[in-house]
Amino acid sequence: MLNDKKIAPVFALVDGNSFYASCEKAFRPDLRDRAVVVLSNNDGCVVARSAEAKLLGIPMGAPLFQIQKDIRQHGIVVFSSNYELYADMSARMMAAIASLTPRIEVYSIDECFADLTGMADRQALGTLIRRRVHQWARIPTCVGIGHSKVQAKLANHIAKKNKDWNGVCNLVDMPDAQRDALLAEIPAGSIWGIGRKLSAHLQTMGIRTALQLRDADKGTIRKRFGVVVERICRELAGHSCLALSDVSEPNQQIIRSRSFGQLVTDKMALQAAVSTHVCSAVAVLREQGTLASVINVFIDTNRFREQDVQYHGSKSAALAHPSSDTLQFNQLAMQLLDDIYQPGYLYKKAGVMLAGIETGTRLQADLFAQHDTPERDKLMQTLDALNTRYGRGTVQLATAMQNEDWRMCREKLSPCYTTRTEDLLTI
DNA sequence: TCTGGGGTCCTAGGACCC
DNA sequence: TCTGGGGTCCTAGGACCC
Repeated sequence: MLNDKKIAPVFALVDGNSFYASCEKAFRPDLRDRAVVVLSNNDGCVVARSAEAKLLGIPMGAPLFQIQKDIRQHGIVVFSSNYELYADMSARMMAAIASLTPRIEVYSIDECFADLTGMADRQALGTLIRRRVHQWARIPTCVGIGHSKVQAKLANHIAKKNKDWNGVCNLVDMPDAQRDALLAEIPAGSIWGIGRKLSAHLQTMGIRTALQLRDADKGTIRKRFGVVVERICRELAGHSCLALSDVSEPNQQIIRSRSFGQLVTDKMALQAAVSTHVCSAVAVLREQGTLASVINVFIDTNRFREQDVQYHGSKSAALAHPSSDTLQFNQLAMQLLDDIYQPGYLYKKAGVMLAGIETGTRLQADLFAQHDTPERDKLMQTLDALNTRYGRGTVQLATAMQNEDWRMCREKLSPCYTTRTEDLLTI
């Protein structure tokens, strides 16, 4: 039953503009008006572009080698991705937003939903959030405000597209006619949750804009697209279906994988890569207080090299008992790698996936669990403590260190200004 | 020469159970 | 000849997100 007394929920979506590029600019005032791009791991593709770089027409996802000419011609400044820096900047940004709102849900590294339900003067609050994030983290943001998450996302999109909004678009305190006019301008494919496939499908039904989707017949939408799209329709109309969740649930799967800096044939290099990924994935298990029972190991050739014979090896196995012990998982992973490794291929990527994840820090007492002894637990705790205190990778497995051929190349890496004393900015 | 990484949710279909 | 009706769990695959 709809309760008239109940206050309608209000969400804000705060999103960092060109987040990675803005993080790089934050410590380089000399780059303020320069075009900056940030590359994916291995300096492969463009994953972030400053406003200036967007204006130059650098597309998202472009491989570096395809835009070398533009880089030289326009003097675009290029950075390798520095996730250590971005993660820390993200934490600062979220802290600033949390200091002004009762509850936030961190949705990704560069955006969060905030609960504005019942708060007065939302427009001014949006402006205040932008100002504080800039003050604390030097990150420019846009704020979208709506009665649902989808509306807040959409408002954010509008604020980003048009400077006239001064970074804050508030769909809640706005005349219906104005809101409808805005929705009529937005292509359905720009709505959160409507991707390429769905937007093509919607188009065949004559639904091209956010307004048309909002007003589409719910029954028809439900029948043809399922509950997901029906929910988006309702959210567009301002009926909140997706709640704010400010407690983070543990992951259901943990994946660690990397492309190699060069092609690899040597099994030792694959072992080193897989071992490194096992360490990092299992450390996440312990960090979030969970155990896993299943591990998958996979290795891939380079699918872009059509002249090479392609191979994808993948195999899973389960431990007898759920665990968060690095050594156990590593042993099993090495066996799986033995099974899938085929000599003669040119490998480009390796990874591991943990699944069957459940809550519980310590194992239940089990007569047959030989490995998860209190001593082994202590060892893992010590490992985590050392790596936290002295930096990731301070203590590694020997299998992870036997070969370096697979390491990423990150030629344009910036300093970790905020997390390493040796990288502190000097003026 | 050179092309990222890590997630979530939903659905359909099969196995199995009572 | 005639052969129910639910339910759960698991998995693979699709679609989407940043």
